[in-house]
Amino acid sequence: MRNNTIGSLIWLRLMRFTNQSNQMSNEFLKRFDLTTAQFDVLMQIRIYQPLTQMELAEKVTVTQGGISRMLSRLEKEGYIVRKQDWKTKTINLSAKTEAILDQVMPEQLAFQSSFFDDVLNEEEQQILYTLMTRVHKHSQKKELPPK
Amino acid sequence: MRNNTIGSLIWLRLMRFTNQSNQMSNEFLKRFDLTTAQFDVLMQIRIYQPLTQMELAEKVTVTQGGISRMLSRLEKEGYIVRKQDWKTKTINLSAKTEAILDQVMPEQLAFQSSFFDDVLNEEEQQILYTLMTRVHKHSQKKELPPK
DNA sequence: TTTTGTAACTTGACTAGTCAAATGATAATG
DNA sequence: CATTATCATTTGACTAGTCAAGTTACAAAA
Repeated sequence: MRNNTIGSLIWLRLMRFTNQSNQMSNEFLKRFDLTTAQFDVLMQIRIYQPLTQMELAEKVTVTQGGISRMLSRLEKEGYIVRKQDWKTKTINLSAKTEAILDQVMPEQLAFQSSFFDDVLNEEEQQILYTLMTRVHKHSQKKELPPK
Repeated sequence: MRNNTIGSLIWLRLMRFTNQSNQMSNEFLKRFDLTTAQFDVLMQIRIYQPLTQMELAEKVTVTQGGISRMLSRLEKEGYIVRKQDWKTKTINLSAKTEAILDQVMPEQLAFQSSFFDDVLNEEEQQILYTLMTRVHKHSQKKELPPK
């Protein structure tokens, strides 16, 4: 009954870990009045602005609908500015958000890193990164099995 | 501006990968009329039944409120049975669900494994599992930094 | 036996997301 | 110029989750 493959064990570990660390990250970011999801999209906008909703959706792997809802929350709170530009909407950070991110980013990156720094040395982190990169890249070109 | 640590790069990879593979898993499970989240809790119930809602919440790392909502959906669909038993509610799978899981489980485990089998050999998977186990276990006893 | 506690579960208001149908903005054609 | 097409975004109905306040089920003390 317990015919778990090594792959399925890895899968479960990854799911539980990301779930858990996501919750902890939310708690950490509470002091800046941000959620992990919001921080994620704000960072992507900062790096790639100006960009369209489609491009952004792609970067954070959510659907069109998902990004639309997220952005209207962020706009309502004044974090971002959207303007109709030809058929598409162009997204930019508001000035206040640039300032907020300058402060939050180093803290959040340090927080994320601490999950690994505390238990893995430099070399082990490099190995983990390499393995996960291969797995992730492969998953992106994976096809659903038929039937 | 791109002062990404190796840890923050790993973090992002893990988030994107789990997010993506979760979506693919949802699509895969559609043929059985299940979601990934539902499959996860049904599997935990199968392994540990009978159990209480608190115990289950702990196993799948969601809150009391979250498990309550999930279970009432599952109960409405006839996948599980809850009965009041002293102060707590005891959860069991319905007979039909045991049968469904017998069929779904091997397929889903194979699907999960395929993410890793396709690109990592046995030894690499073992390494990945070991590293992630250390990272995960550590995160469970981690404290939020003060301030 | 009414009051008082307490542990387990539920619920209201919310974020975050999905899918698929509807709407908006612009272009191209009859 | 009105009609049709096309692509981007929005929206309705839903799953899945959070937090914190509210119930429920039982126990023990007054």
